[in-house]
Formats: sequence, structure tokens, C-alpha cells
Amino acid sequence: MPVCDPDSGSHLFLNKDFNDQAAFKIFDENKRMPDGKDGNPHGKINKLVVKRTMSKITIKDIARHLKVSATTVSNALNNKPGVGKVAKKKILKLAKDMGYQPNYFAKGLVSRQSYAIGLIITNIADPFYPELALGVQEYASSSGYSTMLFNTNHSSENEKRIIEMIGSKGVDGVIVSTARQDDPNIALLDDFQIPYVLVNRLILNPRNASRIDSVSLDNYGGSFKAATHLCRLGHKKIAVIAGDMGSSTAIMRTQGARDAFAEFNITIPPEWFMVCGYKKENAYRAARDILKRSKKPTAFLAQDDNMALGVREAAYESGFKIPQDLALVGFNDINISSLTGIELTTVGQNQYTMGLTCAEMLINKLKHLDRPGVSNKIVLETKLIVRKSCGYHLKGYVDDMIPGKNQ
Amino acid sequence: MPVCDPDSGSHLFLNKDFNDQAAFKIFDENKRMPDGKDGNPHGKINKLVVKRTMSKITIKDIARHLKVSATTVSNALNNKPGVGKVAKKKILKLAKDMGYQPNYFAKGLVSRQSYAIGLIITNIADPFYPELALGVQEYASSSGYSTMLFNTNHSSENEKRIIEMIGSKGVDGVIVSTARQDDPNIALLDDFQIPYVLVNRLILNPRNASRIDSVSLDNYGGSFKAATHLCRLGHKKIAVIAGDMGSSTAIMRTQGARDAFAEFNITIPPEWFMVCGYKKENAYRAARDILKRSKKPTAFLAQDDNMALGVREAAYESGFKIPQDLALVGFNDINISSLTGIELTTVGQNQYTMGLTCAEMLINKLKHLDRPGVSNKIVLETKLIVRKSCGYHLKGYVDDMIPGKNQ
DNA sequence: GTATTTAACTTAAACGTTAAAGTAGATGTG
DNA sequence: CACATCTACTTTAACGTTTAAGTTAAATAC
Repeated sequence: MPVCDPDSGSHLFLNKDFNDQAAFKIFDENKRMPDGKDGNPHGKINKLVVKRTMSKITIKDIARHLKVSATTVSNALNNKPGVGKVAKKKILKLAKDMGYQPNYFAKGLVSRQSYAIGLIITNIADPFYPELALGVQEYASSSGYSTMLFNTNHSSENEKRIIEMIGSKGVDGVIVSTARQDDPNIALLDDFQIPYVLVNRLILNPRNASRIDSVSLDNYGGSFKAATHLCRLGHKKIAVIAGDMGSSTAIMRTQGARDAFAEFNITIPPEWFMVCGYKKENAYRAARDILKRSKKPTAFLAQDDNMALGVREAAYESGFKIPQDLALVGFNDINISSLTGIELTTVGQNQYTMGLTCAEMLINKLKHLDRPGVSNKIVLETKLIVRKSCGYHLKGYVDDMIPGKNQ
Repeated sequence: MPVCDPDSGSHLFLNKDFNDQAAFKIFDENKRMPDGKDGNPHGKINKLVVKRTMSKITIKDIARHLKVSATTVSNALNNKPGVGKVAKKKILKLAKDMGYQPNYFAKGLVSRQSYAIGLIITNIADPFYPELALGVQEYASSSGYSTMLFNTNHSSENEKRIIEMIGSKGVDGVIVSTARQDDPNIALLDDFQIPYVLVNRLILNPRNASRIDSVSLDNYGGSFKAATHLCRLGHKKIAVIAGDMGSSTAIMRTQGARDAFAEFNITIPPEWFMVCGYKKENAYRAARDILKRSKKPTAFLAQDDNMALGVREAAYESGFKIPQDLALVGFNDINISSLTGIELTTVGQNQYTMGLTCAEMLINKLKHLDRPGVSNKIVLETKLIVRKSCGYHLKGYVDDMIPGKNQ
């Protein structure tokens, strides 16, 4: 028995040995039964839809058919008062039968709402973003909004172009994950009066920060914990692979690490502080260069997991073993980090939740469910996730390393 | 010297040891100079933009100012003939000065074009998709289109809702990466007359396939190569972790593997053929169950890398080493697969190119640059990427394993 | 039983743009 | 010089919807 609808042509390919129906062990809850019992068979859909092909049905067509005005149809369809029960029922039925779909442009022209939000990120291929995007997309979708994706590719110019386009195109609001401290584009958003929420990265300047909605992390605390972890393991020669120093995340993570190191009287020499802009490739090159020199660190503190993976590749390539020869700690706990063999010690957070939260914040704002004049700031907790890349499981903490007392 | 604009507040946090300017090694080409030399300083932007705050400038405003008709302004702005040189120059200048932004809704209402395309995928958090999405987004963006992202989460119901929404909302065309053989939603797209391109997954039924544009892979050949690789390494007890058997990719990959196995007289018992719907979690559970039983395979052929990673976790958890105790091959060559320690043997393809190509195909279609009545099909090549997960580097191929002659 | 309110509608205008049709004046043609 | 052609415009209408401002006729109030 072929697996798929006999009409679909796939039976051409599925009729022997391990394709036999009996062979199937289905591990998929969402799955549709092979006989098509769930999900509409092709034919039925076709029949219903046939009417709606070609020229679109408008509100006026419905009005003409029922000999009422367009306004009445509009009111009925939008559940507004002033429409009789009988008329309303008729209108709703006919609209459905004719396959009426409201015209989004016309609606937007008068309501000035598109029910679309924008998500500005640096690059969807950075493993930090997909989960965030998923959270945004799912919340938005459940609230009737669609999501537009924009990659700046780390370029402020691109971001500017995106925002200018958004200004005219139909996006009701935007979630910005790319903010930099000196970012003129945030001012652009203000000028265009586009509602926005910052996620992950903030504007630190209190003059602006006070009125900007945001969802962020305790970057300072997370980085402090990570740096402390390295110190307590006895590391004194630590290289820091920093992100984009224009971003609040990198600034705060740097600050957190610096304060932790200070407690252990550790100083980071200039040549071990590398600004790599949250790019894996840059981190790879930076680590490779550092490990080439005669003076070598015993640990790397990377400001995100993606860069940590770059460091990891450089380390292996240069013949260093992690954690035996080199300790490595990241930030973000991306999916990859927990894989067996990678097991990166990192600072955990939930990108999905972050996405969900900021989408909720933005959409509440768009629906004017937020209190006017009140700016919303949500800071999510972080926790240190100790895996194997720092060697804690091998040696534990150096016991006599008491803060302030060593050296 | 503080790193960021003194006005931005970040100098509060950046004034000691490894934050010192001298310490910076900048590994980022796109970077903006700390002194703000590149990128517009805040103030200038503000001054220019001040005029455009509040009520939007329309074509009529410009017309009124210059005492010409709205049509003339429209024609000037859209480079249409019938506008004198002097008038045109004036109009363009004023439009710029006033910060005119065309209203997307009004434009769309008359032109029926939104300059937005949709991308339907199962789940952006599946590591297969981000690179694809990036390719789509970058091509679209360079052609003046924005990209809307939709996750079906493997549910046909969700997909249906998405398509119905797209029908009314402003999307000029859609890229579908989720097509299933019995998919009623493809028919929906036809009925709504929404231009679309299939990517990755095809409709195999020649009756429909002939007229559908698509960008896909040589899944059959890729899987054939992967399966042959396992056979030539001497494996006879092979478990297959299949994707969504409603998708052409899983069907063709199954077919390719089956034909390869047949050449080596290998049969796959039903309990070693697991349909896991391209979900890592399902693959993990399937592999765990298989490895619990007394009769164990010596190799796993997974129909994508993500599922292969699930198998990998299950294997390590059950005490099996890869490749020593168990060979593992995947499909897609996602970024993770090449990491040191993962080194998954897989079938390579370039998701970014695939995304770029299908976006180009769709947009050409939207611009009517395609030849009407001609359907476009692009099939991208695949190649076997041999890494360490099958142990080829340890033992090489079994020499006496000649196709058709063994056993 | 008249005045007032309410329910169920309709009409007209508006949103910002473009397309189609029209006009007035300049230029060219024979 | 009469006619056609071209250029640079303008006027009008249309796209599909909603909103504001009527208009009835029935229901309610006193």
C-alpha cells in the first residue's frame, strides 16, 4: 500500500522493502495519516474555492447581492453595532460563500494599520537569532500580526535604509536587536514616530534610556559570574573576546568581567582584549593570532557562544585541547553549546522567551494597552551553565583562591 | 579616552584597564570609528528630520506648494514622461526637503503590488533554514522587496491559515519550503492566484509538477552517495532515520538509499526505518529506542543533519562512540556539522544559494521577466562530504566489497 | 397621543496614489 | 495659414475600505 495519496505520484517511488507501510514507525505527533483522513483532500478544497478565482470579491459585491449598502456590510464583517441580526447573518454567510477577503491596502489606507511588525537583527544565520525570531514570530502570529525580517549585516547604513523603508511601508512597529550606543537610527525611529522596542541591546545613556521600552538581559551579572568561574578555577592569564563595543551587551559584559577580574587582582593586557564584533570568523582569527604568540593565555572569555565556537576551532587547529590546555567560556547558551563534544560552559538565557516578551511588549504598545508615559523595561535573569569547556568537572575550584586575598 | 560618544552615557562604564582605547584590537571591518567619524552624528540627522515629524507629507502637499497637480508630482517622482525638466527638478528637491515618503497602502491599492514576499518554512529554529532565509532576504532586499517570515511548525493547519492571510494581506508572492505531496495548500495558492515558487521540497506528481516553478536538490543522488558510502565501509546493519514522508525530500532520499542498498543486497528491516519528520527530538527518541534493543545496527543514515545530531546525542547517551561503535551520516551540511568534535559526514549543499536562487526566480516571475507558460526548475547538485562520523579516515573502504558480488 | 429615543440602515466623503482622458499652447508640415 | 503633432501639463475617476453625518421607521416615554 503506497504511503501517499495515489494521485500524488509519489507511489511511483514507494512500493518496496523499507517503504512498506508496515515498516513505518511514526515519531511525529503532528503527522497526518497516510490515508489522508486528517487534512482536507484536494478535491473538496477545490470545489469550495472555485468561485473565488479571478477578480477579487469586494465589500461592494456583497452589498449589491444583498441590496444593502457597503457600510452595512463593513459593519457586519467587523462586528460593529447598527446591523440587524438577520442582515448580519446573511452578510456573513455570503461573504464566506463568495470567499471574500478584505483588501489589506484599502484597510491600511484608512486605518493606518498593517498588522505587521518588523524584526531587525544583524544576521539570521547567527545562531543567536533564530530562536529569538521564532519567539517574536509566534507571539505576533497569535495576535494577528505578521513578521517582517530584516538583516542589517552589522551595517549601520543597511539599518538606516531599512528604517527609512519601514517609515513608508506598512509596518506598525519594529523590534530592534541591533542598537548601538551612537546609533543615529534610533533617533530616526523617533523622528518617523515608528513605535519600537529594543531587545537584547539597550541604549545606556539615561537621557534616552528612560523613555525607551526594552527587553534585555542581566549582561553585567552574567559576565561577572562567567569571569568569576574562570578565576575560581585558578586562571590568571585570560583573553577576552569581546563583541561589538558599540552595543550595550558588549559594554556590560566587559564591565562585568572587569569587575570580577578586579576582585581577583587580575589584569587583562591590551593584546588579550580583542573586539570581534560578535562575528565567529573574527573570533577565530583573533584566537589563532593570540595562540601563535609565545605569551599565551590559559583561558578565553568570549562574549557570545558563536565567537566561543570560533575560538574553539582556532584552539583545536593550533593543537590546544579544551579544557585540558585551554578553558573556554561563552555567553547565550545557543543550541549548539549543549551538544556532546562541544559542552561549552556559558551564560544561559532563553532567546525564545526574549523574543516572545518583546513581541508582546511591542504589540501591547500598538494596541495602546501600555500605560502612556510609562516606559517598560524587562531584564531577564541569566545563570551560569557549567559544562566541560572550563574543566570544572576535572579539577573543581582552586580552594585557596579567596577573593581579594590571592597573589 | 572613552570608546563611545561622550554623550551616549557609555563612558560611564568604559574607563579602566582593558577598556582603554589602546587595548583595542579591532577585528571588524564594518566597524565604525570610536570617535564617530563615520556614521552621522545624532545632531545632524535631527535637524534634517525635524520637518517630517507629525502628519505625513503627501503628494498633494508638494503639489500645493509648487502649484502643480498631484499627477505631475506623481509622474515626476516615478520618472514618468510628461514632466518638464525644471518642474521635475523642483519637485524632486521639495520632496526630499520635506521628507516625503510614499504611502505604501495607497500605492498598493492602485498598483496591487506590495513589494513584499513571503517565506514559508517549518521552523526558523531548525538549523537548515536560517541560511536559506538569509539568501532569500538578501536577494529580495537588493531587489527592493521585503521578506515576511512564516513558520508552519510542521502543521498543515497553520500553513493553511498563513496562506489565507497572505491571500488578503500584501504579499506579492511566496516561497514555500514546506510542500507535502498531499498538500491541499498548494492548490489554495493556485486558487488565490498567488505566485509561488517551491524550494527544497517539490510536488512529485507530474500532473502538477510540470507547471510549478521550483529550486531543489538532487536528493536522490545525494542519498544514494551517502548510502553507498556506508555500504562501502562494510556496514550491513543500517538504520534509516527518515524525514517527513510526505515531503519530496524524504521520499527521494529514501528512494536513493534504497537503490544503493539494493546494489549491495542489503535490506532494511521495518524496525530500523524510522519516520521522524525532520525533528531532532524524534530522531533522538527513535535512536535511543533502537539502541536499547538487543539487535543493534552498526550505522545510521539520517535524512538530515539536525536529525543526525539527535541520533548522535542518543548514541553518546547510550554509551556508543561515533564512529568507533556506530557510523552516522547526515544530509544538508548545516554549519554545526563541520565543527571539530562533531565532524559529521553528510551530503553537502548550499542553503544560502538555494535561498538566493528561489528568491530570484520568484521576483523574476513577479516582474514578469520569466517566459510565460514556461515553468522553471532548478536542481542543485549535491556532494558527499566525508568527515569523521563514519570512520572512513580510520579504516577506508572495505576493498572486497564489490557491488552485486558480496554475500 | 405626541415627543423622544433607538435601531437599522444609507449617503457622502475621505484615505493617498495612479491611470485615463482632456486641454492649451508651442512647434512643425506642406 | 490651416492642420497635425507634440509637450507639459490638469481634471476626473478609480482602487476598497472606513468614518461621520444623515435618514427613516419603529419602539419607548410620559
